[in-house]
Amino acid sequence: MWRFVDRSRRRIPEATVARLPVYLRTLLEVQAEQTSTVSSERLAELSGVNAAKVRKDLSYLGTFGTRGVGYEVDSLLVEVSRELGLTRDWPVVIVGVGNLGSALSNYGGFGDRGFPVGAVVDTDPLKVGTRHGDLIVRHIDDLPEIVSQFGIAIGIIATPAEGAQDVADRLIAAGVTSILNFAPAVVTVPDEASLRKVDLALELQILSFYRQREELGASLDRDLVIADKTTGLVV
Amino acid sequence: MWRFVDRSRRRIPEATVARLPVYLRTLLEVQAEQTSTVSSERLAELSGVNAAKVRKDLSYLGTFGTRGVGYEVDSLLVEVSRELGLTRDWPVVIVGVGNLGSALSNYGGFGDRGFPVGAVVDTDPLKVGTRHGDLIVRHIDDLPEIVSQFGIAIGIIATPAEGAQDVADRLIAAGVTSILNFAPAVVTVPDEASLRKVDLALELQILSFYRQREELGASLDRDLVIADKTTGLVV
DNA sequence: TCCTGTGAATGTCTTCACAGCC
DNA sequence: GGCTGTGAAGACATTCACAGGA
Repeated sequence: MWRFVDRSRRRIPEATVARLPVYLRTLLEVQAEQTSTVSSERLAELSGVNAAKVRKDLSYLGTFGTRGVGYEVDSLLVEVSRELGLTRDWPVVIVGVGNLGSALSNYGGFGDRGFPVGAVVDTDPLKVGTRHGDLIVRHIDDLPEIVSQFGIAIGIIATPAEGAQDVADRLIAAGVTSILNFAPAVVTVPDEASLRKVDLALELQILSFYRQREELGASLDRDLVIADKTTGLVV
Repeated sequence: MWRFVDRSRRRIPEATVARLPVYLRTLLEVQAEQTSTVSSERLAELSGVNAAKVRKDLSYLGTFGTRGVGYEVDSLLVEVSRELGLTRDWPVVIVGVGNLGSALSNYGGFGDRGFPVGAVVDTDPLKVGTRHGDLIVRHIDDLPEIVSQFGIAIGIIATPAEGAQDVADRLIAAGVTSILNFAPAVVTVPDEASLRKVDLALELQILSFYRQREELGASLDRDLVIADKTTGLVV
């Protein structure tokens, strides 16, 4: 008999969860090289993080390493996959067949990774009924029935900003509790649901910020100055 | 005469920088409603964050609000835009004309927001020379000349994972110090450069993690258990 | 000797709570 | 009275540094 913490239910920090998929990818690469064991150091290097972080992250999942040796690649892969819930498929529905929606539905990378595109929907009557890869575009009003028919677990919003919140509400109403939002709009969901966002323009704007700083760098190399109170001009 | 901190050079937390584009979008919406002044409370609500955070974030940029009143929409917009470096255009080059690269180059949302697509490049000789919207696909070897010709400031990597690091190296070599990486691969750049990544499968995997937790919730509702030492089975 | 697992220290971000100004 | 700006407290995340098992 023994008293221990059930690791499978330990709270895992968000930051750690966000890195698990990276470790997973790295482990697959390492596995492809026929390496049977891997150190936190190497895992870290290939994942672009530092070794202490890798060890701490993995320790949240359980105790899988061997001191003096490292981690057994195959079994760590299984553990990380299980923790991420990747032992089964999670069908997705793509909402919005515009430029981005089309690209996503044709992308193919989703199905391979356990996220088959179960359905594609839109509001536009002209688009409904058209073929899209293997799928026929269906009307968004059919969501509830589509969700149960295909076991949809995740909804991807690829509509213009205006429709995004409405789409999210419909997804939630249809029982979809995980949403990935590509629309450049703030979308809110109930606490029980999960929402992640990908905003392309936002990423570019962040880059723009740092890019501009570079240019400013040379000209404004001071933090503290003596300046006129009202004009702000340097004396 | 007066001693003061030059706000324009203050270090702004990364987390704050990442929210500025959201505030910017919100401010544009508020402006469209002809509202001339806005409180941190309202700005927060529309941006999906809390009011204290908005105030602290904005305070890093300077002192723009009026106590008892709020922020003047127009002038705050100018300040945020300026801070983000959006007072000028930043031409981008898209590398890789696959599914995603095509979608991005046709997207149009970039140009509107100050990130015109200056060029599209690929390695595939079959793609080079083909028309893509307004642009002719060029060979990646021409990057240095394309960069100076179009004043490219940002490179977007939309290639398969294998080529990503090489593309990043070529971008850096051509003088592009800001990179947005869509390839599902770890890419490293020199310290002076900025790199951001968007990984679609990764986002889905994170959602999968939380989704799975939902299902586990009911069955494993305990944190501490008495269990057999070796098997881990509950006694 | 090597490399994991983890407390403790440090650093960063968020939130609170209220003084200060309109 | 209302709302900003900001120290201080608290929560969270990263990194250090080393004990301890292989």
